[in-house]
Amino acid sequence: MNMGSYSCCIPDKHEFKHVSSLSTLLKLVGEESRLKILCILKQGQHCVCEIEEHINQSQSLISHHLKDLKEAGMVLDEKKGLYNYYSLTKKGKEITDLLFQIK
Amino acid sequence: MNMGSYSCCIPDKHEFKHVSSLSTLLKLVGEESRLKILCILKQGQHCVCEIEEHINQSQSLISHHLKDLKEAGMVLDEKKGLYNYYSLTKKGKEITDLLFQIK
DNA sequence: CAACTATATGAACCCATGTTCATATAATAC
DNA sequence: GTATTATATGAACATGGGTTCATATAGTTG
Repeated sequence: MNMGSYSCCIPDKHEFKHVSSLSTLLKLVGEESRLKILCILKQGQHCVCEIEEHINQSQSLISHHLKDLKEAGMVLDEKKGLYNYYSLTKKGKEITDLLFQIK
Repeated sequence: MNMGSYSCCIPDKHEFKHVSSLSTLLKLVGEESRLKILCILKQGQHCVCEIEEHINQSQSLISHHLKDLKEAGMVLDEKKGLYNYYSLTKKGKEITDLLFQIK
């Protein structure tokens, strides 16, 4: 196929780098269990067992997901005695605010 | 564990229904090949072989992804002779505009 | 100290889905 | 008609990652 130049209006390869990291982020937040966790943390700080009750899934699973979200800089934790309280970071808030605008 | 009522500030189960459909959408657009396609279509209408050249993947794969995006109402197609031109729908534009705000 | 609770984590399992392959369809050119 | 090009699609494959299981760690209570 040869229909002349249109590369002027198509992203260059280097712009796809942003696409790659955006894809990584969207895969993280797109998973349903993690999205539910974000939805809960949007309401404020909560410990693991509170989240566990409300999305009705195992403690282990939630800990795994929280770890992933933490490593991505979306949430942070604060240990108080036995409990570990998680909340959204600034980045986490910005992104979830954007996502939940989608209708 | 019993630390009293906090359900007032946690989403009810029915609110997770939105989470479910949002998750479906984010999984769709979060996949890197599809995200690249959306990135290209943001620039305007393009046929399959144009997209194929620019993201350097097989025709078959791109057709599959375009079908998925079409079924989700993100893109529409217009056949002209041999070529099939795809573009973003209104919904597709709104969503990609939001997504590419994420930094 | 032992018993219990909350949380973390590595390994294994299993399934969804992205990708490839082969082929079909449809439009064009000759 | 045949040949070629652009696109679509079903089936098979293969890999990633969500989930579970078992266990470890750490704090609390008595």
